Amino acid sequence: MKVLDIGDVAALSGIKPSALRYYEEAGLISSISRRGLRRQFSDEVLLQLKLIVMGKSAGFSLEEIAGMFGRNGMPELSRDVLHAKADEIDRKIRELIALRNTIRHVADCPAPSHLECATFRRLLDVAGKRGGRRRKIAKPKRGVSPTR
Amino acid sequence: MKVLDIGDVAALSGIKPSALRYYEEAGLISSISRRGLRRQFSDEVLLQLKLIVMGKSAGFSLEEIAGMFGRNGMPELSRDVLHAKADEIDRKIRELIALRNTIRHVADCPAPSHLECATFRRLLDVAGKRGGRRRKIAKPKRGVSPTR
DNA sequence: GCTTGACCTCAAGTTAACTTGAAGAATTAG
DNA sequence: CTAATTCTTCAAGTTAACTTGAGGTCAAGC
Repeated sequence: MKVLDIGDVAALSGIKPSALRYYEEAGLISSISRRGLRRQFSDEVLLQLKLIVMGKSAGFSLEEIAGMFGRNGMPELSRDVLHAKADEIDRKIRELIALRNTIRHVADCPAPSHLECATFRRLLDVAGKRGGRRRKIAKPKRGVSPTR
Repeated sequence: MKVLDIGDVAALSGIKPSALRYYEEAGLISSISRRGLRRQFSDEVLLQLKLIVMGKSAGFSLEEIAGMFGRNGMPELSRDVLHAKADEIDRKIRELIALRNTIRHVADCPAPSHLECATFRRLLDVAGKRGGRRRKIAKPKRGVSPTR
């Protein structure tokens, strides 16, 4: 378990020191100690940062990300909450797939007005199951109804 | 092709009038005309808004979204650019899958420190193909050598 | 021992994406 | 016709996620 200065972490992760301090302040990562004033990070932080970067790119806020993985690496959250988060990500994945399909369709379909193209509309509908109706008797997810 | 007041669009899309005006200002949507001062929207805008919402939830900025679909519905972009966008989304999907798998793993793995768990590390590596490099013989080029 | 450079804190500035509020215009309801 | 709604513009405010800058600390190299 190597010990890293903030500059090392920045170099290895591609994230600026100012952002790293901000993440620490926000409770997403933590330095293991100080040498003088300087934060000392464990190299484990690099894995955590990878997760953070992924989450951000996926459109999650820092607060949401902090909710998935606690400050010290992994969560104090219950199995249920984590699986709910995973379900939320699954929903996002389905949306992204629809978006990608739509874009590919638009790229290749020669029709003049896509908004009237049947294929196009169907593509959009795929992701349109926002209301939670899952057209199967899904396992009754009790309790946590995340996001709104 | 129905004509809608901004309030109707807001009610049907769940997006506030202020945000709709902002989107118009940003070139993401456009009203078809005015009646007096009031914007008149075609109901096609609802489809466009669906795409916008999807894109946002996927972590794209309004500018990026505007780059995918032009103001009037669909793009003035070339096939190539659109497929490049689709590829970008594919990358995001792969990241999200890795993130979801990681979270599910964390939820179920009883190990004390996930950061040292082999399964965990492997999960993270799956999404590690950032550079657009297509899985050739991984040359150990300088730069971000993740995990140590 | 002194300077250098990487770090520190704290306050203020920045950008995106909106929202809110004031003040006014036009449509609709009675 | 009057009043109430629903819209309009424009300016300013808000939040998240950082960055920047000023002024200070501290261990290391010369």
